Amino acid sequence: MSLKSLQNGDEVLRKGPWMPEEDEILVEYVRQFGARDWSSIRTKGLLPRTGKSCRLRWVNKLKPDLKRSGCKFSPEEEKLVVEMQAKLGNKWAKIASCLPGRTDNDVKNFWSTRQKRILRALQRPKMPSGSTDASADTSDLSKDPSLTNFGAFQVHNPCGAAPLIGSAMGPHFLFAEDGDNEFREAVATDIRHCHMHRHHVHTFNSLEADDILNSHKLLKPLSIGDMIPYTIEKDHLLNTMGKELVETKPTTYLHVQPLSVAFPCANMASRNTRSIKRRPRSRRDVRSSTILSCFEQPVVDSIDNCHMDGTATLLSEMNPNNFSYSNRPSHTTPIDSATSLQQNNNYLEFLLQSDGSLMQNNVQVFSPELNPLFLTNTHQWEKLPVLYSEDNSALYGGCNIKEVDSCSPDSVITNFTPDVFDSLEPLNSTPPEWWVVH
DNA sequence: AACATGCGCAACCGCTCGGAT
DNA sequence: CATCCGAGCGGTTGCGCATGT
Repeated sequence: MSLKSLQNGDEVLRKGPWMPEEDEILVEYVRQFGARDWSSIRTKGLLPRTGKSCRLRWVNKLKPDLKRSGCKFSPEEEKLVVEMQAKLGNKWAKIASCLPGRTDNDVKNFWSTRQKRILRALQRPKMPSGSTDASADTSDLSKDPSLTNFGAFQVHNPCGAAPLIGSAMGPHFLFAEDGDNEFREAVATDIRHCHMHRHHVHTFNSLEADDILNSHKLLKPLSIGDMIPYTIEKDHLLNTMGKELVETKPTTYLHVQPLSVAFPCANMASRNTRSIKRRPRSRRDVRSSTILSCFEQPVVDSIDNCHMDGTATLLSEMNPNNFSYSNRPSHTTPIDSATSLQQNNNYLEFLLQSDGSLMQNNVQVFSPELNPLFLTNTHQWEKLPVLYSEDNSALYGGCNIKEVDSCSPDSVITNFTPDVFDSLEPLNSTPPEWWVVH
């Protein structure tokens, strides 16, 4: 056992791993004097350790009721950590206070390990089978217990390690299934970094999603295309998002969209990309999802002026006569599909021009249907084909709704872990082109 | 079997905060 | 009010074990 020590005047302070005898002395000290005045342990000559070291040893290892070392975090604990981290940030002590038997160090180490595991999975990509590289490697993610709940995805990058989207600036997504409008999942990141005034497109983490959905369910089920007056959720948001954040954007609408994905994409013409794909787990997985975005009133107005954003393209193809706007502001009207391309462009421009913050953060939030290029019906987990052919036209218009549903664009992120974007490194200054494939 | 690499965890370090003086 | 000092927090490091080659 390595044991460091340092000379401090006449006394030698021990560092490094604790020996059982030291633990016994420390436990006896706490029994007699309580868990305080740690420095006096050294001044009394009981242990040649700093008070700081003694306190740490007690808090992290010797305190009663701690879960034994090596005791894995349960799925419930993991879920709680993920949710609280999304809300509080790295307030490990605060988070640990909600997890009996866990210390801040436990939570911190758990989170760090988890982040590294996800990052490794993203940065150690292999080419899909059917291409020139090996088959997809899901080992890292498949080890993640949370993925039994949330599924898996992977990023492929023929060019090597893949810088992805910004870490703390990652988007929040809300998803609702078409049928029951039940939110299934969120890609949760730190709400503090998703300030609407900067981003215009606002998304929410899973806890907030629940609140919003629960609130809205009181009125009616959600449908794609709904615009939910923000005031409906204001009280709920007040509770979940903090007073300051809510009060700075009083005239916001929640906009229910098909699932959007976030990706920097400077050059859509390039075919040399990485892609995100996921492993379908069941038929249920490939059902469409929806995403809630939140727009400030001016943004809503701009959308209204073009009557609809890019969402309309796909939706109007799906069922142009059955497009629900029931919760949109009364002055808005549905669009016809003939104008959808222009509206796509409007929406794209809106995204690109929304003060540039989206691109600043190397995160672009697109609806997949903004550009049919992103839609393909051929991508299966088991036999990933060439993601894009050299022939754009083969992909353009190559999907109808049925085909999309077989592996819908929505499904890409449906199974992301709640915090997956947290772990990703920001793009460097000259990112290679990449985008998300469904 | 030997070596390399990956991984998790315990402990340390530097900093901030707040109470005492 | 300023300073000191202990306690606590979050980030980082390094060790030892596990796994892969």
